[in-house]
Amino acid sequence: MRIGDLATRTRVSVRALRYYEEQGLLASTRSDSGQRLYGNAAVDRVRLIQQLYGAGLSSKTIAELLPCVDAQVSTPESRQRLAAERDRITAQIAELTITRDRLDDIIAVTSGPNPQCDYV
Amino acid sequence: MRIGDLATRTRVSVRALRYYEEQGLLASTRSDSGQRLYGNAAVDRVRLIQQLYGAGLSSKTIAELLPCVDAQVSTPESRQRLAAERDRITAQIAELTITRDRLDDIIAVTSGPNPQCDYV
DNA sequence: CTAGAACCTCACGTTGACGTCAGAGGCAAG
DNA sequence: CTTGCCTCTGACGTCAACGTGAGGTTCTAG
Repeated sequence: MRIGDLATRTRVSVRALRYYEEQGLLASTRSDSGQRLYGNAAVDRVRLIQQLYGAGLSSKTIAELLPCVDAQVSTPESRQRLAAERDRITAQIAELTITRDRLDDIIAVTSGPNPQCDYV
Repeated sequence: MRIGDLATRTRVSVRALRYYEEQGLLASTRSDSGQRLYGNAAVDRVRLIQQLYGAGLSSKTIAELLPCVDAQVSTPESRQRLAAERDRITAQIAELTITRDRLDDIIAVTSGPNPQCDYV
């Protein structure tokens, strides 16, 4: 498929896809005229990339980790990187949970003691 | 206390504190010579700001929500905003959990089938 | 009283993940 | 064969949350 199709399927902009290639995250073959061509696997690949971006990883970090996924092998270093990122995400989840609870508190407090609830 | 003290206590840079003031997130009184002065409450305030930044809120959003915290009151609109942000954070936690699990899978797969575990 | 830290206000620089525009070529339909 | 959409490669623009430096004032320790 061509880049526009991949963009549609993944809901990621054409520009972003070219950017991913530029960063070494997403490979493509080229047609005779130079247009990018992708296989079906590219859809999942893009989704994985998006997911990792969403978790706060940088292009550089993702570029370092994707080869492990492709080769299904990790060196001790990359395994450590992977584990470090996982731990970072775990910590991030914990922080977010605290923040959400605090937001809940704020909502509760600012909603004021509701008279309809004070029926004692 | 002065801005340097607040920076030390919160581990936030002096520049960032001035930026928060610029964005209307953090108030200060001024000494005769124009230096910023803060009360002890500023420490918690800065921590709350940091926490909200960490959860992905923008200065603008935080600026809209902090008055609710101060006044302990929320309008229907701001209550909706607060709830929307909370839900966004909840969704973010869910996404991060998925990503972390996926990372765990990757770690497991790339670590290869460990012979010591295949003792059946 | 003086050195040196801490503070002030501009105001430009940085970084990442793209957006956007320009100018030019490619491809399917009628 | 031309109309119109898709794609290409640069290359500059954007936005947020600060970093950083200039040039000048203020506070504090000795």
